[in-house]
Amino acid sequence: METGGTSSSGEGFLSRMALNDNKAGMEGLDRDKINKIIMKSSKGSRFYENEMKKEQQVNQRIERMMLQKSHITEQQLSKAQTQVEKMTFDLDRVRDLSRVIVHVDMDAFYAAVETRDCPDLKDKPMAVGSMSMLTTSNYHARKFGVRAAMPGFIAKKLCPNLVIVPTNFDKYREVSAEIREIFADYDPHFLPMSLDEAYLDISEHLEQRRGWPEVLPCNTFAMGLLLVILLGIAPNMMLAKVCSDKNKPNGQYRLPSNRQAVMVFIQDLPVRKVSGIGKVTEKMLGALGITSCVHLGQEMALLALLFSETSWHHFLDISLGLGSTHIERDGERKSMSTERTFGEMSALEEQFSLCRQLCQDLAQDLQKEALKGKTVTLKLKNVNFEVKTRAWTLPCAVATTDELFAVAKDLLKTEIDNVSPQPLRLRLMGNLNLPSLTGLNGVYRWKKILTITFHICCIY
DNA sequence: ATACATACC
DNA sequence: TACTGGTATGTAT
Repeated sequence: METGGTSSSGEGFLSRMALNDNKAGMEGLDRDKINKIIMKSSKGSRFYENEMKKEQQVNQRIERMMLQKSHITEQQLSKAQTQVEKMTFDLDRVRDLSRVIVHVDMDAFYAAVETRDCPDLKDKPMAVGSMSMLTTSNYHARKFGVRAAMPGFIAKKLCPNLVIVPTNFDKYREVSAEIREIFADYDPHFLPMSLDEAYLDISEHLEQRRGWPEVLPCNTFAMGLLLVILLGIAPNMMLAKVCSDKNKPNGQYRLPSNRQAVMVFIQDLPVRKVSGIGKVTEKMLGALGITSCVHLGQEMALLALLFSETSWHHFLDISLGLGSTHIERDGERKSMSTERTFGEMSALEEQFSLCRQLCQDLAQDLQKEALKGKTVTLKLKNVNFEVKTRAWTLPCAVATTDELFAVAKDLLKTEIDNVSPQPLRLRLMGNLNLPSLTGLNGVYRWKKILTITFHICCIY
């Protein structure tokens, strides 16, 4: 069932372009056939060329790492080993198995909501998004290799009958608010990660019902049409997240709160399944022969010598099945940004006017939360998909359109001057402001629109 | 602090 | 024809 990612061997195509079948609903697909279509649609494009460049950079990074590895002595390794063992011992000693953390994930959320509103879609391959980009796909579509973060025009080649529905964020927000009310019944301090995902700590909830059969929201929420909720239940957030993905497309999975069960669960878990390990880290670890979490534990001394402290500590936690045991809503936000993609833009007036518009949009967003920021970052992406960021930090925090534009236009001007007399051939501009100062969290107030009923069932 | 990369949804 | 947008954080300088 596991592929451990997309780079099973040295095929002649880019691992970063190939189908990412890491997510559920993509098992047993004809990956070769799908990848051929993806490659055919992409090859030669500017996007593809840029991806190729990025992949070369990753390869170089791996080469540097392997060179570094070749210089490691037995002595260094055994010293690191001692350090790792001590740390492992300490971590294990304070392991907290007392909490019951739930990761909730609404399966193919946007697609499910759209299907509720248009039941005809139920039996058709469909995706939400546009010809440029898809955000979700239903299970029929996944069978063709169609998935989130894939451009619609490629998805159409994989599945000519694919129905693409435009996104309706307001609608998803409404449904999300409904679901969140239920989450709050189980944990008033639940942590929303996005419209369709959240972490809950149900330890208290269970404690209050001691002696009762253990109950949790089951996987089926009836809302005009079925909305499937996936639950992962485990002693910490990292494991809960992995668990919620375990029984897709319909189910819940509970990992018991004992060390033995956790360690068995971790053994064969591909590193890519862990949140925070993406395709680059997967590839780097793969170069060291590490594909599953056991390997991670076995090679920890080596990892301690090759990676930064934060990285290998993270790896160590993963290899021991450790994760955060108390969920906390994020404090104040750390940044706010806005960016836009468009057809090639080379005219100066247009570029400056867009820059001003972005500053205005950002100023508006900042105002909504009564925030100001000190660092203004200009982000540019040219028609070859190359990204540049240029930042300037001010002595005082700013928030208005004019204040932002005063900085952003200089940053933009500098970049234009740098390439002149050639024009900047842009496809994206963005404007990022890193706030400090005043933070006010908005209060959610949503009307109840749907009736939600849900099953109660035992989780054992 | 700045630039760029990675990751998540 | 067509490959997102918002936020956080890691890596490197």
